[in-house]
Amino acid sequence: MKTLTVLPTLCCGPDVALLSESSRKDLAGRFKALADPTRVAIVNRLAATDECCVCDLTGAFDLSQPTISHHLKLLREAGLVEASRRGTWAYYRLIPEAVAELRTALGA
Amino acid sequence: MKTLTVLPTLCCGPDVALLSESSRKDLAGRFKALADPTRVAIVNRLAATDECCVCDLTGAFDLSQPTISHHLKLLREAGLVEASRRGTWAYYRLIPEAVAELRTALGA
DNA sequence: TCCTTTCATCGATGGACATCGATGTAGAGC
DNA sequence: GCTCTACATCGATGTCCATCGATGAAAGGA
Repeated sequence: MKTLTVLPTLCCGPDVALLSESSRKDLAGRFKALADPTRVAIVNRLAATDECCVCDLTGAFDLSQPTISHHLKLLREAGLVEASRRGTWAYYRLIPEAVAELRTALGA
Repeated sequence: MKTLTVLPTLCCGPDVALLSESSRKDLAGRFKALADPTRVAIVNRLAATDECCVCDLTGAFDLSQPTISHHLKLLREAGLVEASRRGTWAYYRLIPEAVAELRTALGA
């Protein structure tokens, strides 16, 4: 959905530049994708299991299936996660580069 | 407000553990503090100028003074920023350790 | 073909949030 | 004392969001 452009450094370095308005919106949007305990847990789980289907997540989080699907959509739109359908199942993976960019934005 | 406990690693390493519910809430709360373009810009500005008073921020962001004060309060409660009053002015500084913890939570 | 399973989408609802004007508070100066 | 300035807080408002039940779409099996 969104292209994974390289984000400028945010803070903590000696060479911090002021962000443009689009960069601020972009960064805030990505952080917003992680601003929910359920989505943090999903990302955490995907990082631990490398790949899993939606039914595993719905079983793990004590939330309804539409709610999990909603959170996965937000993570997809933020570019943090990607899905691949194989048959009836949808498998989700974490996109490590996107997380690394977010980490870079938090300082070198 | 919140103590800056060391957060476990979130992702991208080979040794990722599943987060507890409190850790997920804590992490999501900190990310929520950065889930707004204005707050990202404030953190960015504080990282660049090391310290500045509220009047500088109200002048820079085309928002009302109560709104800026509101965002600063949220950043304070998230432990990302701290304030010190000297006379009539309130000076805000970034807390680099808090940002570093967030970066650590995003991977090693 | 029909049924079941998996997942996404829709519509509604309750709660959270960003923003503002108005007001309160506290220091500095007259 | 009074006034001005710098911030914080309050109350209201409009919008966004997390959650759910109901429904739709697509694949597999009998």
